[in-house]
Amino acid sequence: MTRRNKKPSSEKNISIVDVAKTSGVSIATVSRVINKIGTVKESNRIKVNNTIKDLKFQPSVFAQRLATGKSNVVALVIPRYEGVFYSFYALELIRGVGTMCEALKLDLLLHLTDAHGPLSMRGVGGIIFSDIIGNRAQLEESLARGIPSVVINYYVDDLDVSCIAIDNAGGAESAVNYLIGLGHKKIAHITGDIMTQAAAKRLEGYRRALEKNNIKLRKDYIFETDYSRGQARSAAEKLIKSSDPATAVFVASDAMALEVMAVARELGKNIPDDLSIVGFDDNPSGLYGPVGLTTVRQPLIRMAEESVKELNRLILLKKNSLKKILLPAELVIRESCKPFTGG
Amino acid sequence: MTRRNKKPSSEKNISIVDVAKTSGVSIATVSRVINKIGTVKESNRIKVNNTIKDLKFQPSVFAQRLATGKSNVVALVIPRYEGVFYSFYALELIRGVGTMCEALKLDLLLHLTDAHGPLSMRGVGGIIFSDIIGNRAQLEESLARGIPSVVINYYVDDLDVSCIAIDNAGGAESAVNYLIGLGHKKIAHITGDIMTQAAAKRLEGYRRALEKNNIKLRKDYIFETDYSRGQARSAAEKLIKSSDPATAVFVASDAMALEVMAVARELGKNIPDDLSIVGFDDNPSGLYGPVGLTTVRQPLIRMAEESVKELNRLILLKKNSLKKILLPAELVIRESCKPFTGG
DNA sequence: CTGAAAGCGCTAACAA
DNA sequence: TTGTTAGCGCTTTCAG
Repeated sequence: MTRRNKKPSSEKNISIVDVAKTSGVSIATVSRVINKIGTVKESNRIKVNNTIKDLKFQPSVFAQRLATGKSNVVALVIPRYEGVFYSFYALELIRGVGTMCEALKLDLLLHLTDAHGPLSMRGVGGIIFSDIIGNRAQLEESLARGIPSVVINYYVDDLDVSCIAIDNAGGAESAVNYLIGLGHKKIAHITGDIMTQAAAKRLEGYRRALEKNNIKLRKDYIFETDYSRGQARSAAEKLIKSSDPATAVFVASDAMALEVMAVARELGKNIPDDLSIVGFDDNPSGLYGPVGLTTVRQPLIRMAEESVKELNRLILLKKNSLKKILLPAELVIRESCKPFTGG
Repeated sequence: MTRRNKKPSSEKNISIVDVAKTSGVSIATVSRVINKIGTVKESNRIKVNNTIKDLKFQPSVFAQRLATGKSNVVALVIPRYEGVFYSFYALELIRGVGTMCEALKLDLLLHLTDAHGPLSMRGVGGIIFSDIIGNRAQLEESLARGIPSVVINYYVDDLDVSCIAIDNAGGAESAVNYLIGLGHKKIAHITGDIMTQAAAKRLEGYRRALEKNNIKLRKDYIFETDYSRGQARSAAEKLIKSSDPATAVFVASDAMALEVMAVARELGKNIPDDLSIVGFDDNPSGLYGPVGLTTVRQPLIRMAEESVKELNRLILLKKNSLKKILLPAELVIRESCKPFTGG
């Protein structure tokens, strides 16, 4: 029955009680002021706000969350895979999500996962999954637990979950169509990591464009990579040194496309005269260099921001208003392609 | 005096009480099991662990933190400035910190800040500040609040705070010394964003090396940039087109160094015959391309990981054992430099 | 080795 | 408008 020893008052953290006492009101009133609940007399509000400032009081988030049962922590789950993580895409994503979280006063928890083991989602108000690679189980668990979740950059057909992705297939198709419109028939494709939906869909779009235009798909024109510059380089070398080289190539990322350009130049080829190149991303890097890179622009930042907004909505509304959004990707024409004039 | 309505038991969250009941022990015992406190009878431990699994019980972090007063949340503060954020460095940092946090079971809170307004540090157990640019006030506040903090990539002389940084000046100096050793006298420097300590120190190292070797500093050989490829490009153009061009250049980042290489090639120059180049970072991108980039390797991942460990130590020990660490940066010689043989 | 119970700091009924 | 008070779910004495 004995009381726990009270801490020496010297290092006691100031709590709502202290604020209440020195303001001469009840803790309830202080709480109301903190939560900006209107029903507080002006004079009291001011008084409380002042002592809050004086005492440098900051309410304990943990107590708040315990009491309300609400958490405003948003987790962002990103696969740790090198090819995926070290990309323009990942940075844009982090930046977009991070910025929107700051704006909405949400705390951003970052989870770099290798998809092994269950994700710790204790105390998390909502989760943004980016790029479901092998961690579908984690997604399903989060759903089963009833944690508001949204998937980004991966269109989920078969699960009741909000997702927001880019129309990768459509973007790829328009890129290849553009090349075809320019008269190219020998069009190669350097893919990204086919484990990612984005890369798979871009390949699909490439295929579709060829098919619709009755151009036969050539297996030797498709080069699979993991999005890395190294693999882009070897693909480019094969492509260019081929005995029957393609006259145009659609590359699954700008970073790789730039590498292809570099290789071409090293091998004495001229861009776009000898080889037309289209990338994907609209990475600002593509603007530099002597030849602006024609590419497919994907609204990454917008996607990231929308995902936070959507998640926030899910958290607040607590209802099952799932949305599946596909954002369009748009061809940006610069100087890296030329009409095919050859025989 | 009336009781608050209890939630309908249907959607009640399982708590430690439920586990205690179905296990037939007290909540104290359950708590002991959760916290791996040895004094629990084996049979009870097993029983509890089983019901935890059965019920899929996960203790509420908020309740835990409220009760213990401890938080295992670590915040990483990164400036939102474009040049800094979109860099090899930032990604490595996030990855290193993120990985170590996962390993130490710390929650990583990401703060992308523009240094305006006070940082929300409510409920945070410790803070890692990366690159103090304009947000010194935030650092000082965190220190004043007694929140364990460590600064990364910025050596703080004048504050009682742990920091861990790279010996940028030393790295730069050895890079330039190498160039001098190769016989170069006309050595240019393309700086990074001089607002960052790293860039300033690299410039300092460049200066020091020249001085020590009695080479006069030429202002027209120093090109200031914001780390962007765009500015690297224009610097490179000026550099190469100069009427009295340098024969070697030390560039403050690999990304920019690669851009310089590209420009040189476009302008018909040969690397390393016409221009020797040293970068900084040891960015894997430097390995591709026909000429491997000689560069200064900085142990970014290690720095990031160490910072988390140090912070964790500060949090646990709660004592003022601050450390200031300067990690060495090491020259990595590849093919982008050549002895100067000219007149 | 175990259980009872006092907090941790806050929110939200409810009563006034 | 305001104050009182019962929890939120857990940790941690203290007394068995």
